[in-house]
Formats: sequence, C-alpha cells, structure tokens
Amino acid sequence: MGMSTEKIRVRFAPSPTGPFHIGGARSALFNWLFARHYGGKLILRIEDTDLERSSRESEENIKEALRWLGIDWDEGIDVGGEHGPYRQTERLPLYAEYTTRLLESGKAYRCYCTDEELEAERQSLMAKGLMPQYMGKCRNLSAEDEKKLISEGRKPTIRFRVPENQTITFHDAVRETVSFDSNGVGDFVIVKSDGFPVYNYAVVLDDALMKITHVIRAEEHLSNTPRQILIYQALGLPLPEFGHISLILGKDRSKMSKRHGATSVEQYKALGYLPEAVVNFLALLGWSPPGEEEIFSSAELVKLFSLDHVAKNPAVFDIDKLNWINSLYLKKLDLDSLTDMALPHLKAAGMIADDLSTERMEWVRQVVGAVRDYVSFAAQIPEHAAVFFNDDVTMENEETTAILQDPDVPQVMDEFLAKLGAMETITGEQVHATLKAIGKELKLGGKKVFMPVRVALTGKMHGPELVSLIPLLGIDRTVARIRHSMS
RNA sequence: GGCCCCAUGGUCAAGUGGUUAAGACGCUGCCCUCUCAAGGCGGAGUCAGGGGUUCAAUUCCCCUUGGGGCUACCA
Repeated sequence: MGMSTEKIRVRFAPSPTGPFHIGGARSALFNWLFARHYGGKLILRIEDTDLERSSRESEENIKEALRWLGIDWDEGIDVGGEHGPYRQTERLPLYAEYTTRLLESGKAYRCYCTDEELEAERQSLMAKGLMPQYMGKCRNLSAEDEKKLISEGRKPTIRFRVPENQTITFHDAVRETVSFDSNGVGDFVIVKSDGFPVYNYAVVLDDALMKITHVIRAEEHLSNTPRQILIYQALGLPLPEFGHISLILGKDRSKMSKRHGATSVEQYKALGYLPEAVVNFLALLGWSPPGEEEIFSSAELVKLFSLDHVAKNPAVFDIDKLNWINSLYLKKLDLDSLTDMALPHLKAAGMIADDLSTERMEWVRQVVGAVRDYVSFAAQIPEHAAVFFNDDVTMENEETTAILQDPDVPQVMDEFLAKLGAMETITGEQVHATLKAIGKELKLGGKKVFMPVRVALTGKMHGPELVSLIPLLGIDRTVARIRHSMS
C-alpha cells in the first residue's frame, strides 16, 4: 500500500549449515508474506561461502522445508532468474570485480596479519579494557612492505577501510531510526585469504546486484548493517530498505537452541505437525493481525501481512500455543490424511506392521478416529491408541484397583459378559444400550457401570469413549480383557 | 568491557497523553458427559523500577535494571 508494488524484491538467503532452524523459517515466511502481499518477488539465495560448514545436503533440506511450508520463490536456486547465479560460491568472479575497484580506489587494502598477530592484538586491547578491533596495522603498507610480506609466504586478506568519525544512520522498517558511530567499527575483512568473500561483503554485492528493495532479516544482523552500508556507499550502490525482525527465544528467554526442544522445521514435520499450523503459528510470532482472529490460512496471511505490525521485541517460542493451533488444524483434517500421518508413529511404536491388510487398515483408521481429539500432533497418537492394542491390561494405580473391588462390580461384569456372549457383533449403539440396560437392571448409576468396564478393559480411569473402544476391540477381546482383569 | 536493539499478565500480544488496558495460549471454576479430551459459559492474572515533561502518563524524555544481538579470515 502506497509502495510501488511491481518492483518489490525481497530475498531469503540462508546458509546451508545444518538443520533448517525454525527462526530461519520465520524469516523466510515474513519475506514471502511481504512479497506476496505486494505482488513482489522472493529470491532464494544460498550463502555458502563458509566452505567448512556448508553442505549440499543442508541446502536440499532448506528447500524441502520451504516447499513443505508452502513458501515458494520466484528467482533463485532451482528456478533460476536473470540475476543469477544464486549460490554465492558461484558468484566469485562478480565479487572480484568490485574488490578490484575498492582496492584501486584505496577504500580497501590488503592485510598480511596472521591469526596469531591478530589474536595477540585482541588480547592486549582487552587487557587494557578496550574494544577488541583491528587497529589498522596494514592500513598504509608501501609496495616494498607488501613485497616483503608476500615473500614471507603470507596470504593477505582484504580489509575495508572504515572512515573515521562518521555517524551511520539508517531507517529500519521495524525499528525506525538506528545509528552507529564508525569509530566503533574496525577495518573489517571483506575477502578471506582463500579469496572467498566474507558474509558482510558478499551480502551487499548480492543484494545490490539482485536489485533487492527490502532486506528483511533477523535482528542478529542489525549490528552488521552499518558495515554493509559503508560498503554500499563506497561502491555508490543504492541502499535497500532494511527491516530487522526480532529473534525467537526459548522458554528461558535465551536464543532458541537444541536444549529448548525441537528447533528445526524437519523435526516439527517428523513429530506430526501440519505445515499450515506451523506457518500460522510462526506468523503470529512477532507479527500481529488486525482484529481478534488468530487462525489464518496462508492466503489470508498474505492478504493481512504488513511490516508495520511487526513487533520490535523478541518473542518466546510457546510450544503450547503451537500445539493448540496444530490440534485445531488436525481436527479439520480428513481421517485418511490423519491416518497417513499416524502410520509411521504407530509403526515406530511397534503397534502395527509395515504391511497392513485392507481390513486392518480400516481398523487402524477407526482407532485413529477414536483418539484424534486427544492429540496435538501425530506423534502423540500411539500413547493414546495404546489401549486399543495392548490386551495385557494392568491397573494404572490403587484407584483403578479399588474400582474393581466395589461389591457391585462382579454382577455388572457377569451381566455384561452374559449379554456379550449372546451377541455376534457389537456396535457403539449396542454398547451404549447394553450398559444402560445393566445399570437399570441392577439399579446402578451410569458411573457404576461404565467406569468398572472401562477400568477392566484398559486399567485406566480415562480414555476414549467405550462406545468407540468396545466395537473396535470386538467381542472376543472385550470378553478376554474383562476375564483377565476380574481374575 | 564497548556499541546497538528491546521492555504491557506465565507466554504471544492490541492499544492510547484522559480506556472498565482488547484478544489468544496456558492456568482455573461451572456446564455437558461413563472418564479424559473436545465443546459452551465464567474467573484470576499485566503496563519492570526511579526520576522528569504535563492539568493528566502505560503512552513522551532521561537514568537504572533486566533480556538479547554484534564486536571472527561464521553467517
């Protein structure tokens, strides 16, 4: 709104260094929502200049996760585009051109310091209570100096010459005005000694060359922004609009990490969360819709999304809310799809075989139907479905044991067993009618009939309705379980 | 340590110079019910602290405190 919508170009530029983090997914989502809302383009670029940690496997992971979430991109790896290549390691010649320019204009210089020297400098500065930053030792090397250092076999890095006494101020779409003092920024490395550009450098060139209009990324990059702006300025490149979204925190308010539970998109998928639910939840972390509704499809989110309702403060990842949202989506899911989601978990729990007959599959389907209201995500299905599988009933606690010791119980069971014996098959309605009839005959309340039967069948006080449990167990297993529990 | 960002219930959060300070999750009570879950209807619970500015601050400014980020030849 109010923006020239045709030209909006945003990007998601992950590093393929491990499992795809849920925080990355949210950055991708916000970019995607922003692009789709304004009819702009989303570019997917891979920042793989860290050779040590980057892998193709993890790149595949990211793409798979994005597709699963329904986040599609208009340009980038796999789909191509006119501003490629879209993998930084394939863009080296492009960077070299600019590096030459920077070197020739004196805005960057070669630095021959070794790791050891830099570390020593850092230590001594810290010892003096000063900020550890590069002091500019190689700033003004003569040609002879350089020749000598090269002859020693040193491989230089290239550093950006940070101008002194400058205030770098920029507008941020979520934080308004942010400013930094250039004196707090030491001359930083833009090209490593192996010739690969460093993130802060490559990101500027890529964003500029790919004509990115809005750089929407996590807040951890906020402090890097002044460095990047300096590079834009040194090269005379137009600045994009920045928007730094806050980080996602764990329960203890520290940055979300493995010890907070599942942190990768893959894990949530494996646990049986639905992508629509994850997207819905992520959208609500750091962004708020107008009105009171909170459940939205991706299409609705696209319609409503706007950067000016993005919160400045970090958000704690609330698994309870995700679970609630997911359970809502699970309720709306058709039983066949839910069953498909349950299958791997039931198999992993050893409850079902790899190959199921048609009848067995139908039975499993109904079991899933009987427990669906109890679960927030598919991995919870086996624990609730256990009562359907395990005929080896054991009493949960003293309370259940006590229930079966009630003096009325033997009559109830005898009566129920007798009635079951007269039946060929049993339906939910018949279960209900039969148990009600027993209550009437023995002049017992519903609780005095249903609860002992439940306990005899499952050993537990709680669980699925008997009208769904007993028909799925069938008469034989029902009888056997009761006999076993009453013996 | 320095620099930067942030601060409304336990959590996500709306909101404004004057409001009974929304809503959601969670917690909790009641209803429904064989139980639990689901569902329906209620409830408790918040403007971090201290200074200003102002007739009036949750809202504007400053400080403190707290949290987070950056300070790499990681991204």
